[in-house]
Amino acid sequence: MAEDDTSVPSEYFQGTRNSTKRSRQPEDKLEMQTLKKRIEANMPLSIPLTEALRVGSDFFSYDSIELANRLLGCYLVRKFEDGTVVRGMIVETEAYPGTTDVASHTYNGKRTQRNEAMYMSQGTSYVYFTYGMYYCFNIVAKIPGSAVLIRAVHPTHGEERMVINRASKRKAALTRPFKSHELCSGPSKLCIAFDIDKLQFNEQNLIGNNFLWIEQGENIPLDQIVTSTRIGISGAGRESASKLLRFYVLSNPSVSVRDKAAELAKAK
DNA sequence: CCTATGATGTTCT
DNA sequence: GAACATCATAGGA
Repeated sequence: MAEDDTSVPSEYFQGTRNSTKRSRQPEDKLEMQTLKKRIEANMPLSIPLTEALRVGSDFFSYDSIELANRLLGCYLVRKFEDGTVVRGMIVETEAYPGTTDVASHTYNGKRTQRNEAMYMSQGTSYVYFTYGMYYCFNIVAKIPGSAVLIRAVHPTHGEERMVINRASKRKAALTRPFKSHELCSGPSKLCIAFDIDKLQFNEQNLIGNNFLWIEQGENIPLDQIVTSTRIGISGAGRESASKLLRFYVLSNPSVSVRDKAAELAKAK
């Protein structure tokens, strides 16, 4: 076992984002940099280290809006059956507060076979099928019926595998190869790259999951988070569509849809 | 970079 | 039968 591994207490990173403030302590940051280097250097992460980085149940114990913000900068990690690991930083999310929101699948407390996951415990994965061929991946928040849609991830590890997964569904992949920022720049694109589907992951809790989980990540400063309207919900009506419930990391190339006006207003 | 259009089939009413 | 928390492609700037 490497010396680094034993020097990192497994509980050290648990709940660092769960304090009332978003900012980390300086010594916390230092350890994170060490871990980040290991990840970037493509070094195999030992099991204890991976466990140390994983978020626990408390991480998801917030309403969908706060959770959507807190997830930015965190890592989505997927381990395949063959042991390959892919990892990416979450850079775009949407909040679906639930029963009071027309755009939410649980509006008015609606309960169907499809949306059952949204009433399960915080940290549960809600994967649904849409437009005849795509999946969307959500994480259930604290309040029953609320969830966060993961809209974009920026690849940091295992890009080769992501390309293979994405190419299986794109005919022109050979003539027009993927750029890094095209691999996971949309809710269904990331599901294809990470091989997240309903059969494997709907209603599965991400806490303690061996194949899909969230790890602590970068602390995104508030002035780097753009707040905008959600995508693809015009059918829900103006009132719901105008709500500012989409959040993304300013200037990240993997963001699916940029809101120039919101970015300009923020720059002032 | 941008906009327009067709694909596709589960899920719900 | 209608709706759909989308994407790949073609073509223009």
